[in-house]
Amino acid sequence: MARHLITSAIPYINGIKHLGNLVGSQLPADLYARYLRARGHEVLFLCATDEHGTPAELAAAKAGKPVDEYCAEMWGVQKELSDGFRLSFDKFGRSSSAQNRALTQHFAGKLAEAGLIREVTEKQVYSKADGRFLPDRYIEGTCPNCGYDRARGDQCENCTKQLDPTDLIDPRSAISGSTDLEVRETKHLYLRQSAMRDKLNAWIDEKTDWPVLTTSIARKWLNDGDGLQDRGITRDLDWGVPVKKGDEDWPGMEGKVFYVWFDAPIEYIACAKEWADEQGLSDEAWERWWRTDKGAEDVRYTQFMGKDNVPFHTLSFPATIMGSGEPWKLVDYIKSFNYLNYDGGQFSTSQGRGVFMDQALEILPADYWRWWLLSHAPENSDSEFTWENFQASVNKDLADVLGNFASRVTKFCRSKFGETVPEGGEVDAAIMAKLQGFDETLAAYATHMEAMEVRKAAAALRSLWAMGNEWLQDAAPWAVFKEDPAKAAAIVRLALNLIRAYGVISAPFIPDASHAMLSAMKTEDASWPTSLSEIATALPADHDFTVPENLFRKIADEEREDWQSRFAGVRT
RNA sequence: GGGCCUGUAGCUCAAUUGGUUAGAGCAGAGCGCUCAUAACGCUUUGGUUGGGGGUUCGAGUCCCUCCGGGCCUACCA
Repeated sequence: MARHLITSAIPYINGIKHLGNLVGSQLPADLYARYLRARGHEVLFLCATDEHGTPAELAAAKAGKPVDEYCAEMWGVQKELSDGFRLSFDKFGRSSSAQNRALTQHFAGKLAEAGLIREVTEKQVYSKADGRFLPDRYIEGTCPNCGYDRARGDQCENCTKQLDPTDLIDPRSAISGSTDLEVRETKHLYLRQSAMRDKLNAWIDEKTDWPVLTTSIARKWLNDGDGLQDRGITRDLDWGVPVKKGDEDWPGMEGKVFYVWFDAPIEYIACAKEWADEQGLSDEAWERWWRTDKGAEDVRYTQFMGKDNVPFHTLSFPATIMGSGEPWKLVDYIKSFNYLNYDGGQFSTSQGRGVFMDQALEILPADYWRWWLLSHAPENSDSEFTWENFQASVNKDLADVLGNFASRVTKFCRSKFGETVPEGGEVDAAIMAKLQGFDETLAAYATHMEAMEVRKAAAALRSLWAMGNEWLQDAAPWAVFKEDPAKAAAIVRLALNLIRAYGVISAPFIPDASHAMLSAMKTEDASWPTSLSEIATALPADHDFTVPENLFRKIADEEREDWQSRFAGVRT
């Protein structure tokens, strides 16, 4: 029994996430959370929407809604979809919550007290027509280097030259197209990350067991060029956490908000408070997860995220926590993922390319997607979704191997013994031969799950399912029955117990089908098995069961072709 | 430009960190079974590990080089 705090990178509010986003953070985090709970650990699994920033404002404007209203609606949509995918968050919060506002301001105050905030007056491009300062990316113009006429203020996409917005020829607002731009002075707060470079470096050096992807990105930022740079943590926007020093006003920073990347990770903490508040619990309830002086010393904290999020989680957020001088829990392990590509290109939210969470659930239930995505998680390199591969994996693994096992066993039993676990006989060593490696694979499965080796865990689980078929084929109760019904009964008894065991161990991957298996076996016993001998006796003779509906249906070629063409273009 | 990752069977991926004959699943071929969702099982074909060079008793693994793919490069989040 241990205590595990798990967070998934928080999805941005401006639209529905695609399957690449899902498999890069929320889904593997859910897999891990479900597994640890099933093994009896105490788990707090948190996620939220990341709501602040320019893109949210623009998306709201496009939808013709006030930004707070837009975010509230989109939170509802994302919450519904995460429920649809069976993501088992203990709390799905919002970075715009009152809790996060207070905590973000608190951290800023502490950092200021520690001398880790400096004020910088800088020049930024202001668009009079848009009535806002424009982030570099939202300024377009002609590249001075190559002449490309849609270069952005941070970089020319055509010749990849890094630019300053003032380098652009004929600059215009990418939002409105207005050329009525001017450079204005504005004051911002910078987090002095450079002052914490040594501390962060030493901390990263300790993390020898982290994925290479995680540490190499962190090291790159720490050591590249002049080393870790200070980062601006405020913006000239309306939508965000107002800049304050704790409870107090921050002279000179009126009307400004914190940068999303400052308040978003703090939401991991605030979300725990949202969780406690919602249930009427005291602060102690969430502080025991987050404050090492209040019980979080023995918590193991694991974060899940796509590789694009790594710098903020390995450097900026730890800098915030360390710099506060307060005993907040630092992350113990960061599991990062590469990208999932879609049929030869990238999934893209902005371009509407690929399959999005809502569309996926319209087509097929969550388990189908969960199984494919997790068993193909982009752990070592980018991986690719194709409809053919999806169809083949789902049909073979879920319908043929697992679903059909449950079907053939329960239906055979019903026809020969009725819908009751049959009694009599004994399964001898010869009959057990085909289950030789079962315990070993079961242990390997657990080891992979604990190590968050997602694809290896999926392969081990599939292998356990396959062993059921191999064994059953060898034991052949349909043949044995003719000569020795008692022996056939014993075989079927073990087979039915295997279904229950599959229901338990498969639950982190395919929770709905697992639930269906357990309820068909009419058992509440979800205790995690560690050996075949435990499995064999869970359901005793005379225990009733029902033949379940087919656990999975197969994807027909015509359907696949239909989806293939339907999702070939971009989402409108 | 710089940095990091990556290239293994038709496809998706392994390979105990330098150790025997590079392994699985899918797809393909053959056989078997008839409980089951035309499902299951057994056997089997298939690789100059992107190309070239080097180190080593030994290289998929380390070094160099070339070719291809991807990501990051700090104001998208």
